[in-house]
Amino acid sequence: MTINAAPYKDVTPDGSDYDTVCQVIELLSDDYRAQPSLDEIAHRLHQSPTQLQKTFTRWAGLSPKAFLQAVTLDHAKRLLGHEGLPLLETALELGLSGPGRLHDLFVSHEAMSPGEWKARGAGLTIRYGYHPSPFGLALVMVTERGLAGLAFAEHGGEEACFRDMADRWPNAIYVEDAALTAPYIDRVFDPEAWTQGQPLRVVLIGSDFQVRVWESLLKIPMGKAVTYSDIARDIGQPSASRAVGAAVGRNPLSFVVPCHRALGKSGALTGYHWGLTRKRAMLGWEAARTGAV
DNA sequence: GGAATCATGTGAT
DNA sequence: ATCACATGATTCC
Repeated sequence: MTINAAPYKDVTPDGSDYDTVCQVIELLSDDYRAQPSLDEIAHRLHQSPTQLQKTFTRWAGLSPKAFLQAVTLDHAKRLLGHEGLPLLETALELGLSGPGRLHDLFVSHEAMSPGEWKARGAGLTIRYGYHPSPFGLALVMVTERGLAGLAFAEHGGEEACFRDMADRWPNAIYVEDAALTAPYIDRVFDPEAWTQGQPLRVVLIGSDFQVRVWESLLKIPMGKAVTYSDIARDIGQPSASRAVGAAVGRNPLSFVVPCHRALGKSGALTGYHWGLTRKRAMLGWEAARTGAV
């Protein structure tokens, strides 16, 4: 299990920027009532305020103050908007198996057939690799039909992360191939590359219901968010918001399928498979890139 | 404003 | 069958 440390824009080679961001978010969430000042946070992380300032600008593209603002409940509520759900109304342009302008990242997606889903990955070869990303070490999984999995590992948690993913398709054959997966990471986390050239090929491996939920998520634009019940309505099962939550939680393509843009009706970030801190970080990162701060 | 409680669909065991 | 959920609405304090 090797770790490919390919350099990446906005990320220090060892990913330490995200570590800092992570700790700040956690400090803030712990005692959000206390609203610790920037100086205080810097002190508690044994850094100088200027150092912290620098890290944020490099990682998020915005000042600590703006970043902290982007991570509050208030901001999350604003993302939801009050305009009903024109966000999700736009039908998929081409349905399954075709390219379409979904998400701000230009992706084309197809889904596994029900038979393939029941086979739990049998006959499938999945190549994988670990790469640094703006949200910590990422595990990338690729099949012949396209990108199939994107997950995040804690420090030293590569094995657990791999198990989490591999258990979803236990009958597949897994081959490590970081050279193959590296270009995917660059493409996915570089907004400059999103709309250029060929769409990113993605394959959704899940039950029919799960795939419908994930397709719905793909329609949420950058810098916006919807509630679990919005999604339920969108897929034609308005009373299934809880089932939607479960399906969102099983999304194998973190970030690409923007499950971090699903919030509770109150605007609360109800949960995230890879940790609530990461969900906050993603929303903050996106806020910086849409000017929605 | 909480805390408790209920209806609810899906997927795993 | 039964159970655990990344929900949401209602009903009590």
